[in-house]
Amino acid sequence: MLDSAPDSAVDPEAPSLPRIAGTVAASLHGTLLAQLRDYVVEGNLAPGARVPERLLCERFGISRTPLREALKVLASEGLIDLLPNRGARVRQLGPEEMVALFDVMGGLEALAGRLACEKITEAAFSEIERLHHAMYAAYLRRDLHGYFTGNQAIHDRIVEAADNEPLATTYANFAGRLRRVRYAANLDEDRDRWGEAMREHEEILDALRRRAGPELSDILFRHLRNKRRAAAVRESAAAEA
Amino acid sequence: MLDSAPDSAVDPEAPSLPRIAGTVAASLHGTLLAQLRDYVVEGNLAPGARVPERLLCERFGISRTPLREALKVLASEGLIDLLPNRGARVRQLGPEEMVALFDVMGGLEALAGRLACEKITEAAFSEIERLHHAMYAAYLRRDLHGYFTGNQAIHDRIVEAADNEPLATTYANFAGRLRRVRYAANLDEDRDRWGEAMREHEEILDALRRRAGPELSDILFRHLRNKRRAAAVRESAAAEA
DNA sequence: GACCAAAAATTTGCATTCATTTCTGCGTGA
DNA sequence: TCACGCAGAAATGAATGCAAATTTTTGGTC
Repeated sequence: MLDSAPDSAVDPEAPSLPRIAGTVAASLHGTLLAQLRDYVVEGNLAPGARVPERLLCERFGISRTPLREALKVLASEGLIDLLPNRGARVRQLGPEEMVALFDVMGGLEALAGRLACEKITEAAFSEIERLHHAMYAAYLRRDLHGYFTGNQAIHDRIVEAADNEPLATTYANFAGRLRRVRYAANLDEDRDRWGEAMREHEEILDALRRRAGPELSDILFRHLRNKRRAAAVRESAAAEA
Repeated sequence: MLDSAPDSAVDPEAPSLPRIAGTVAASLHGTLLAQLRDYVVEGNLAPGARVPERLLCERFGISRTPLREALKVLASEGLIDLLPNRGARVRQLGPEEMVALFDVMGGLEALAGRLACEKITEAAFSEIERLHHAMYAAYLRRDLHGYFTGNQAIHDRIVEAADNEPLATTYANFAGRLRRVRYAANLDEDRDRWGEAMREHEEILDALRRRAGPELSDILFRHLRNKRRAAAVRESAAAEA
């Protein structure tokens, strides 16, 4: 092990820093990281494919050093795998991994719902209520895109209302990992699930209105579980095709 | 934005890889990362202090390139802050950040409890039961260290029983961030809290025995909330000292 | 024609080097 | 005495160079 003596060589000053937002302040490196992350999340690279350093360097107009730094971060975020001496590969989600990630998403949403009940303002609730009604209207007219957009917005607002920065960051991370599996499509072919989801959203709004944290927490987790079930069905169906 | 055409230049092969464990396979870089993380988590650097690249390079016997890569990852994990052109600093937790992190820990434990109820084996439950009784014995004899060790072990076993890799990783991450604040001491000066915590653990074991997922989930979240309250009291008391 | 071995070419990992920015120390002037 | 400003020094951010490993290509054999 390393010697465990505290490093008194470093200055123990800096009592209160400017507290730059987030983990990495708005910098050049941060920009590249965001770009590369989007590049991967948006599916520009095939799952399981090699991530070619040289090509990406040319594409982003930088040298290998900052790119490799960004790759290490993306690996720690779970977006890519790093194989020793064999480069990076886009992480491929097997069924088990997808199930696990969905469950974590459910847990995070459950937490967000509970915290939101404690902290949400009346104005923020009204906004969610408005989104809910708009989503319901989309549901009635079988407007899948409108429904999905509203659904996404509602969940995001709940996380936002939780007012917890680490939670929001972690939530975004897992959402990004699952972005690649388009789990929100084909509801129009699954009327039962769509109606069920809509009913669950009624419960969500109701619990949020009553600021019933634990209850909302439970509803949200089950909501994600059901969403996962629907996605899993589609997934296996797609695999057979 | 970048051109959005999928990169068909990369090979779309690699249907199923050997699935190296975790985000980063056991490599030299992974080793350094773990070492550096421990170095920070164990408090060898004062909170808010600069992280001196040069010194750490000498200490670990490497050049700046791999060290800087590791620093970027640590920043993404929330252990340090990266200030553009001004180096890395050990992240300092203010009261609000600590509260936020505790809540996320609570949410993760709540999730772990729920999943554990679904998946735990009888053997794993028996082990937790054993740990619980050992912890209770420690409580009776006012053995703080024994109590704390057992407590930690129980929570870890629950996360383990949840059998969810991303959850375990995220849990470890947040636990590491909070490691620096020693929130588990001084229970002997707070008999009420200690007894309360012990009662909560009785509930936890009971719910787990009945495989009552949602119930256990709720108990665990409240358990963490109460732990946070106790820690917060100590924190402010220490701040006044 | 398929299979295997060896060498060339590419790629990765890390060290080193260079440009730019920030920090430090000291002097000047109000 | 204090504020301001200006070199010099140190540190950061990024590019390049080099050794080791891997992948691909080539040549040979069965």
